[in-house]
Amino acid sequence: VTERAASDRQSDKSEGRERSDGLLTTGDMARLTGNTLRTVRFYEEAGILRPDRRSAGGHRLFSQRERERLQFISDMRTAGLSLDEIRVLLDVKVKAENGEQAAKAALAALDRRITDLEDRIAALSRLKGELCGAREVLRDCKSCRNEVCFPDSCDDCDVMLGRVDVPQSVRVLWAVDRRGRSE
Amino acid sequence: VTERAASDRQSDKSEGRERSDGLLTTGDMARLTGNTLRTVRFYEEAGILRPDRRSAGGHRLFSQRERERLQFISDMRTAGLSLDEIRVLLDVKVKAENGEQAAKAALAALDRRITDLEDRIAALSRLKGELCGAREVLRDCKSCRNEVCFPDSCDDCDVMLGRVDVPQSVRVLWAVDRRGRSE
DNA sequence: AGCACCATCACGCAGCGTCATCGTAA
DNA sequence: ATTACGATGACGCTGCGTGATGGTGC
Repeated sequence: VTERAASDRQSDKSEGRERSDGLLTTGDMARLTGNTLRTVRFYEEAGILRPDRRSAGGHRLFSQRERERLQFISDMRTAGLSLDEIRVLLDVKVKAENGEQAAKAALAALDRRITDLEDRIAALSRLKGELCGAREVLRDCKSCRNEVCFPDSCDDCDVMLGRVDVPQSVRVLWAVDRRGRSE
Repeated sequence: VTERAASDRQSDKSEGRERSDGLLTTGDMARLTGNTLRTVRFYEEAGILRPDRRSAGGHRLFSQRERERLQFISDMRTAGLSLDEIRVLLDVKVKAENGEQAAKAALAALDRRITDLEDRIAALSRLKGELCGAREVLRDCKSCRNEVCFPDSCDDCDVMLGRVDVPQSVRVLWAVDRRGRSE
């Protein structure tokens, strides 16, 4: 009976011995790229990863090249691409007739991804700004001594009223709670 | 019979007339925050949004405050938070005993979110760097005239060999395709 | 009475997480 | 023979998309 079932998680527990033939097991792939076994297998099923061969007992064996491919996939995932979009990128060279075509297509795809990234970075930066603003305001709240008015009268507190620009996030976080009645 | 079923998408088609009582319909909420009807309803079902009341016919009616709340939720979603994490943020003030506690808890939560955002921004920036590097290399490939060696010998091309640091992404995108044999 | 709007099921999908059970590797 | 590791289902989850069908608002 399996008591606690290992849970497939792959932490970076230093160096496990290397194979003589230079091939990588599913676990190696997972560890080296920060994924789980499940993810590696899922990517194979999805058709964007493929083991070089299988061992006699059916264990997957990957080439180093496939490891780089997995790393690329992971990077693109964290960049927010779907597996479909990644597939397109990976197929650019295969589907192109000649070198110029391939390079053109790849450049176009890359450009789209880059401006896309820029947009997302900008969005996140704006958000960070908002949250930092919120932090500023709440710092003053921490030293607020008007204990009497706490939950319900914060809106009328001098800490808020003194501000010219109370960020939306503070307005929401610090809103008076009129919910939960009438139930 | 419904021919093309409107598909729930809510585009910003300028100003729809405002209600006399200042309340907002589900559609208003969606339009004003860039979400879909489905999303608004889903958020209510998830318990993080709540209509002020319902109309006689069962239509949801939201307050302006609830609109700000939805905006906050959307922002946090684009920041990458799960609905659960957002719920925690929104409950900080409600669950706190007094003002100092609430402010402390909110500040801690905000700090976590901010460093989190910084990490993600950094990760995306690194990725952008990689992709820009890849673009550089492929720009040279576009003007490569060694048509003869195209798909299989790019690795040995002078464009690649001349580089000191070929980005990983290029290595992957431009890898020779040894897959698709032996099937 | 008409037309845009809204509500409520209900099913589907990506991208995995999470057991459970059993076979392999060395 | 032990111990860690891998394979293969199968079901679950989040955060919605996408109809279908029928009621509402004005």
